[in-house]
Amino acid sequence: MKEALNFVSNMSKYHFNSIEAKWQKYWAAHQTFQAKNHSSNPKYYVLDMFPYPSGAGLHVGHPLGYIASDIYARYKRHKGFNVLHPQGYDSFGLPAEQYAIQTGQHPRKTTEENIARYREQLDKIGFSFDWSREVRTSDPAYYKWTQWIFIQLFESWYDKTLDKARPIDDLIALFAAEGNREVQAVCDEDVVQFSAEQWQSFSFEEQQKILLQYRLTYLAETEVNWCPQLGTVLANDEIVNGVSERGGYAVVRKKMKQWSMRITAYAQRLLDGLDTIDWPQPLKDSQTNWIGRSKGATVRFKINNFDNYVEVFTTRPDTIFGVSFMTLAPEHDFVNLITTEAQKKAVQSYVEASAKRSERERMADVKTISGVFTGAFAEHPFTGALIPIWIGDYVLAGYGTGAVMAVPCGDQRDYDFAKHFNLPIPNIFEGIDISEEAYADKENTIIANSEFINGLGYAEATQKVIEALEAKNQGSGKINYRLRDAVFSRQRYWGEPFPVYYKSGLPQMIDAKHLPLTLPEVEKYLPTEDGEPPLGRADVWAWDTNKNEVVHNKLIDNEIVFPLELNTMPGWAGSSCYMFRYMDSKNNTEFASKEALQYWQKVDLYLGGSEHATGHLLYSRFWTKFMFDRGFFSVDEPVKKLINQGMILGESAFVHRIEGENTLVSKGQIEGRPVQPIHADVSMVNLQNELDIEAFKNWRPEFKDATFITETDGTFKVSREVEKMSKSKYNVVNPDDICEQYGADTLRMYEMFLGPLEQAKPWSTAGITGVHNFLKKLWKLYHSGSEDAFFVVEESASKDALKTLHKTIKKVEEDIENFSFNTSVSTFMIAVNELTAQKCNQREVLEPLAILIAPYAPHIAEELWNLLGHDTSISTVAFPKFDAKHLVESSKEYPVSFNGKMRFKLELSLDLSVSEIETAVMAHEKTQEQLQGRTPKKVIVVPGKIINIVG
RNA sequence: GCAGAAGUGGUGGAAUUGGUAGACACGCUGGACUUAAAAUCCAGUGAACAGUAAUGUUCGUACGGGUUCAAGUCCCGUCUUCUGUACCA
Repeated sequence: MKEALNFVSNMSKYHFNSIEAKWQKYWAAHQTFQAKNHSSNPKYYVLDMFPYPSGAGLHVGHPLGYIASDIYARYKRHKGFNVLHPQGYDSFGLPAEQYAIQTGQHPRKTTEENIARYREQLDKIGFSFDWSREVRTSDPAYYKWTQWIFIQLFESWYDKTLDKARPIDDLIALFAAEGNREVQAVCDEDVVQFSAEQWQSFSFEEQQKILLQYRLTYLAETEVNWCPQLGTVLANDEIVNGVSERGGYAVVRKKMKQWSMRITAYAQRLLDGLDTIDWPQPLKDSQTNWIGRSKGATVRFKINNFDNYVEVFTTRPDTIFGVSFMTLAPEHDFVNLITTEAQKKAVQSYVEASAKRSERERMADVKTISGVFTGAFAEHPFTGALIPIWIGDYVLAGYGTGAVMAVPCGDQRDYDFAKHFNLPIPNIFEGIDISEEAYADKENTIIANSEFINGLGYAEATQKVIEALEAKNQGSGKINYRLRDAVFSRQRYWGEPFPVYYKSGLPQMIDAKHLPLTLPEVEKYLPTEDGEPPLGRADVWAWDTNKNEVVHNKLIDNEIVFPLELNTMPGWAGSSCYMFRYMDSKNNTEFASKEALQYWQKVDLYLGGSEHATGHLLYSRFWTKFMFDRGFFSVDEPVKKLINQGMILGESAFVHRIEGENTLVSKGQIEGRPVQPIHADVSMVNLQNELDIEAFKNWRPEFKDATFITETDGTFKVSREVEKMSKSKYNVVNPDDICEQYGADTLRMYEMFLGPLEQAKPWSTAGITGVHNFLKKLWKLYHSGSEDAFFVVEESASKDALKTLHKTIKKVEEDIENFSFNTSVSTFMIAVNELTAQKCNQREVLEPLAILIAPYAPHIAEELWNLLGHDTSISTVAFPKFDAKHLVESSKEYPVSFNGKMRFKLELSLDLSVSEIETAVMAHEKTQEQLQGRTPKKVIVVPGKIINIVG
């Protein structure tokens, strides 16, 4: 009998599980969130950085950004926008390949399984994604277009005069008409000059070789970051602290023939574009630093007794008379040439020693000063003085020219080097003491002991020196960038194949109409025995130019069959333009239709982590600018506004083991014993930090027979520490479990409630009941307490209820527009508490309230909307309109503080103009007293707070 | 070293553009309901002092100064933490 009663009373309880399943099914069946490429409504494009589907599945940290963007997308729909909110998968990548190497399973299979799992988890959270536009970078129908973009880059060059990329045919026409002397293009540094006649006389192969030096993607022998453990090269942004970002393996420098992207052509535009986009300042700063623009000059120093010149880059041409020696990087081309017989031995051993040092050692040890004199001298361009040429590993081969003119009085590194080797430190600064350290401030300097620039400041001196150098043909003003061309080849299997075959060793593009060039099947995913990439294992991997298809390797003797490229593209290839592909993702004849690109323009709001600052987000801007130049896109930036959501961290739990014993001791009983902390799975620890000992014993067999020293009350306490959420730290919390226990709406609101979106914060379930209780209270508000049934009446609402509603509308709208989702959760809580206290049950208030809450807690909102008698989704209903009159009508006394401690109350209504309020304030007896006859300059009225007097 | 962000109760965090600091939530304390527990509901909760009480007074936003009728908020200096970056000539 009792059970039956419970069942009845449960009927109207907030049954989140069935409600959520019901509406998720409804949205999928009705394709509620499918975006149309045509609409009379304004468009809005909200995008999340698409995930890499890892085998570990989603943890509660992943959805944070998705929830925020989903709230915004849903809000924008309520506001009448045609919203594009797609999702997809960045499904090429190293983990799937490494798993394949270990298990022999095809990466496609594991990737598909992982995607299925991700999808299942994402669906449970109730996102309003338009899945009809889903993309997967590893899908041939998608990477066909990644290959297509590659071909476009190959078929383009960068015209410095027009400052844009142009078709390579234009360049060929220019060469045929006038040779390359007048052509202003971004190209390799070692291009040879030729006339139109010479161009015509070159063989096809010679012409192709030259063109390769101009193409925006090109094949070159480059010094790359080779990671032997991973068997592949890495881009600069994939290396962290001298080791690989993934795995933390050593990285060495190695020369290899590699595809590169001429991103340096876009360095200046990538900098300038930052001013036009609404991105977080720290992110812009890191792109600015990464591009590393510095203004200065190149100076050519003649080498004494040689016909060669050493070229250096300096940001301080004004200090040229302070040069007392030069330093070359140990890898510099001239080292062997200029070293004298007497110094040969010392130089050779130094070069060898520094080549052996890994990048990491070199970085770890910045303090030690080392170097060797080459025995050679350079001539000062103005004084003709002989300057000793040294080599030293503080000079980097990869930056500038790999050589510096050392000015010890003006640069601390040069200063330290000079001190260490007892080299002269001439002072060229008026009235500056350089006996202790170099003087690097260029703003407040007057140059001395410097012939024709004596008495000048930095700017003038620099200009004069550059002019003088140009007159002597020994230098010129130059802007140098730290940004390097991006290496685009990876020796991996699980990536996009290049649409490239080789004819006489020269790369040829496969005609775009024959794409995609799909990945071949291989037996193993490791590099071949003779060091070729995994694709070298494929039997069927050559291109037949007659049949235009992939054929068997053995046919290669035939002159119409050519070997295909064995490298694959890096991870960022597929993610650089994916945001544009969503606009028309099923299009099989073009990347996306002109109409779709024109309609959606660019991403209005992009959410993702800040770790992509110098990778994905930079490459994406680069490719977008390129596509814009070539007329494929109508915008030259991919993303208007970007928000970096903070990471959700895990609260790891540690049990303590007494060193050398299989004894585990509770936190409070350690008492100075030597202990070792061991990660325990957080699922075995409760909110009081008490460990479930039995579960722990079963979890780790080695602790099955361990001794447990508990607290005096018999509990076993663990210690907690905040760390990144990761499987290996056993601190992962699965969103499925939260959905199961509290519901997706609770998860969504709680993740927002945790704190500001951009901030990193530890996950803790401690406060989740507060949010869950709120949803229960919300549910109750629409149900009568006594009969436990849906209960909303048509009578008009009280003034107080309307005031609560409109206060809430205003606040929530402001919060969403400012991305302060955490505070609007509080706003809802206040509203529901107030309406409950007011016993509000009128449709006039409860219907708009459901709409307000729908972006945050869509499932319960849909259910309430349905109970209110509507048979369509709440998702497109107009957002309630704020009406100030409801606040005005119930205006009361508001406190005013003035003149220190004095406080009094003043009755005001909101629709008064500033001057009316001024009058009211002046008329108020006490105010006049306090103002002492002065007129207030400004009286500010803000809803809720009301008054602000500036006297 | 450089650049950026931030320091507010026991905890997460509010505080609009300088105007009642600590919203909201967790936790805690007490109470109601219950045989009991859970759930739910109600009340209290920055600190100190005074008062039977309502209440009042003082202090209080990392630290030290400053501007202002008024400072968590603005300015100067110090300390701490976090994030990024690092021999970039």
